[in-house]
Amino acid sequence: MAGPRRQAGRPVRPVLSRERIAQAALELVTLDGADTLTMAALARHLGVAASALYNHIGGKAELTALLQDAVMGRVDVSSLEAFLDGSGSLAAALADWGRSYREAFAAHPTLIPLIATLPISGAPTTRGMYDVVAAALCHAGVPDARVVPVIIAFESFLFGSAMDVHAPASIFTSRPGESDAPSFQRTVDSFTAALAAGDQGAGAAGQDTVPGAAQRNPYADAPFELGLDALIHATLRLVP
Amino acid sequence: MAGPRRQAGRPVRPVLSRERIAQAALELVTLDGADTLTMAALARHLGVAASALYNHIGGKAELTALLQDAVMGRVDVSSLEAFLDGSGSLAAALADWGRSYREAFAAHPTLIPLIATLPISGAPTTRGMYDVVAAALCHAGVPDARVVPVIIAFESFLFGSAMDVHAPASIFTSRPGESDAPSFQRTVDSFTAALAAGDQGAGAAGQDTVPGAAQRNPYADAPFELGLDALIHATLRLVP
DNA sequence: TCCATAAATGAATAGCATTCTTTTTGTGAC
DNA sequence: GTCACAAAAAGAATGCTATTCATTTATGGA
Repeated sequence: MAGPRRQAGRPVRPVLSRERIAQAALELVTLDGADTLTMAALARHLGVAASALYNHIGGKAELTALLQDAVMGRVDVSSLEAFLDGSGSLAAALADWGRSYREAFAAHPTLIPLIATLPISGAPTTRGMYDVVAAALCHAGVPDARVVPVIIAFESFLFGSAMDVHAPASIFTSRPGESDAPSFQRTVDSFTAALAAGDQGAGAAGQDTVPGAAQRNPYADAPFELGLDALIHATLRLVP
Repeated sequence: MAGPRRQAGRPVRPVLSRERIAQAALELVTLDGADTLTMAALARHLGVAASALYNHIGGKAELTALLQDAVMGRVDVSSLEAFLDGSGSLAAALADWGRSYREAFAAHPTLIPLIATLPISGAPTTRGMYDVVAAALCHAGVPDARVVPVIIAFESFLFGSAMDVHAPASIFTSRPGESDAPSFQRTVDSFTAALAAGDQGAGAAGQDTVPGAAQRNPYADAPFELGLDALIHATLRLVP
């Protein structure tokens, strides 16, 4: 991607922009994982000096906010908007939103640890999404002071479920030496085996695949639906 | 805390140990937050050179594993163990465990971002806790392959709920300039106001108020109970 | 045309985890 | 008892990180 060198000074045609930076960062994260997302690596991937990035973004916090917005922008809130316009139920709208939310983050699993504990500030698309959810909950009659806790509970469950879509073995890795926790290890193995049996084509002798190419876990869907349904019912019970 | 200087060489009485390091790290995190937990700061707090820490722990990953274990060790699993021995119901045991889990992490809110996405490997107490949960779920009849997803779903919700106990304003901080997302901002304000109004009466300082920790949020309890109940019911529905 | 400004480079800085070397001390074998 | 070795500290050094600064070049408006 990088031309061999560029001389100092403003180029004829701008090389960078916030959009190009966000896109390159998303590519880098999808390929190599979130821990290799460094300013130097990002600049290298863009064929640019690291200091040039600071002409467009304030720092790494703003970069992660860009990523947050890029992923959140793919969350579908149309059902919630439709509910605000008077058609459909809150339960169905929340279900659609939750599934879309999970899918958006399941597409970038390595990004979840980066985003899961991020503040909302400075991410306009994210704020917009939360605004729709908050408006829908208010419109349904959830008391104002309970709206934020409901959103946090949903978000926590959705993040966890998105992580569950890929690579459970990498979360519960155990070195062969430590063979305490037999029940837990057995269920992890059973879960992993079911996962391996589920996807026929890719034999995958390697235990853990690359983050970007991680296979999807079919056994994660049913528990997700149950948990989502459970949270929706709990939300409906908050309406006086 | 630090003596002025110490000469090089093995001291007469050992200064460090894994326990002392873990305790000092927990203190540091409780006082100043998790982002200031650096090897240099920890060594300074212990009155020691940073390199001396590496005689006892392998690195920072092992340090966070120590913290993880220290917090997880305060989670009460006695109800789950009782259920394994034949007394009590799974629902009640899960409820007790969930409340204890939330309380343990609510006591160290800044630790949640550090631990929430940590692998289990190398944290024996944590593995032990998960083993009890897994055994209880198996004993209740949850299919093996579903046990890990259930645990992840619970854990996600519990982490989110623990964060909800403290400082909602810090998560949803908005600078005065950005006044989009009116509904969301209104509910955040309402939530914050309810929180502020709620703890007027509780003048009992010194009970469990940690110096650096924010005040407890009374409005977080009811939504937590609802979500916990919802997940428990969803788990019970997994039993064939 | 001229000038402030935008947009790049490259060098420099400070903080971070980590490793290596050195110094001192305790301990177990003979 | 003493002698070799391990344990536990300091301190210097390394490489990576984000970030800043000075410099250079080009653009676009007055």
